[in-house]
Amino acid sequence: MERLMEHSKEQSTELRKYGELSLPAVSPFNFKYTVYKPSHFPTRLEEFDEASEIFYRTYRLNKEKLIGLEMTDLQKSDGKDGLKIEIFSNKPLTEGEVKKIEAHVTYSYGLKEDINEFYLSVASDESIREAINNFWGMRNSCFETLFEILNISSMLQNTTVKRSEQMMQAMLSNFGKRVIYNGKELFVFYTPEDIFNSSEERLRELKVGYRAKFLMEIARYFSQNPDFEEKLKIMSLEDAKKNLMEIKGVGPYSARIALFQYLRRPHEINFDSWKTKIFSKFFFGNEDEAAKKVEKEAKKRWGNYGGYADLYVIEDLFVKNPELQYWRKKCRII
DNA sequence: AGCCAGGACGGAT
DNA sequence: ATCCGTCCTGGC
Repeated sequence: MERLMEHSKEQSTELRKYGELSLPAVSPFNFKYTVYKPSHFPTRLEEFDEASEIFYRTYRLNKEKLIGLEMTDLQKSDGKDGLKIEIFSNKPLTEGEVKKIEAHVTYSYGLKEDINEFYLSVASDESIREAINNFWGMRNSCFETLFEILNISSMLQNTTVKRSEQMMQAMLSNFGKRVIYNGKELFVFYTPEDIFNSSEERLRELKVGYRAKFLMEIARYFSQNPDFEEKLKIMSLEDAKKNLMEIKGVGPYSARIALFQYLRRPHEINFDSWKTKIFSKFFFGNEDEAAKKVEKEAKKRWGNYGGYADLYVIEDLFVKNPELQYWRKKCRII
């Protein structure tokens, strides 16, 4: 406990502005709901300011360089679909590093993806027409790296969202880097080495439970296979899933989060316990249908775009029913 | 106080 | 292929 307090008082690193980017997106593009997902549990990695519609997000460029981004809608400044980005950093950036940030943002937010393919493929389904209208142009988004999203999935396993939030906060304040830019104080994600050079016992002190072992395994794996991320991106779906599940602590649930969120495979639906309830109600009018039946219905309706349909329905529900956030905090799993 | 839910694993079937 | 006990924590 004392150690935890000690760390929380560690000084923030101040980031300074080192550049700007204007990144166009394929139309239609919804800035707000691409960068900000109402259904995601909040972390100190990012912050969306509703009033100004400014999105703040940190990024771990490498072991030394800590990045803070400030994103706004390119429509506001240039009248075009896309993102305007101000880049803050703790150290000067090379041209190549700026390119790397650009590539990361472009990939993470699917700026070059054509969302119309999804709209066309589910055009005959009335049940999600309204969600599509409300979130017109929204992309799937995963700003996390593969290592980071597998850490988050591990913390979502076998517990309530409230506990996942606590675990994430404990991990970030102990292993992450605290930064401040434009008056925003956020954390930058820890690296595999930060965890690998620590110990399972130390992780257990942070109340991540039996996951301590898995988090160590994941950190070890990424520390020893730094090119895993790039290799995975070019694999077939089956190979990617198989390779992901070879990491101890990564099972079908975490693998599917990685496949849909990180690898952006649009058909990968991912129903955990609370989503199964929601979609049971959505399809059949009651919460209690069997998980297999619910998943089968989703596949039948949405085929290759199950993951995207899931995303639109869920975000629409969370905006219409903010109390869902509270219900889910009590409910088991994400 | 004791039991239960929630993924993943490993071993048994 | 499917089933079961175990891991850990907080909520009931």
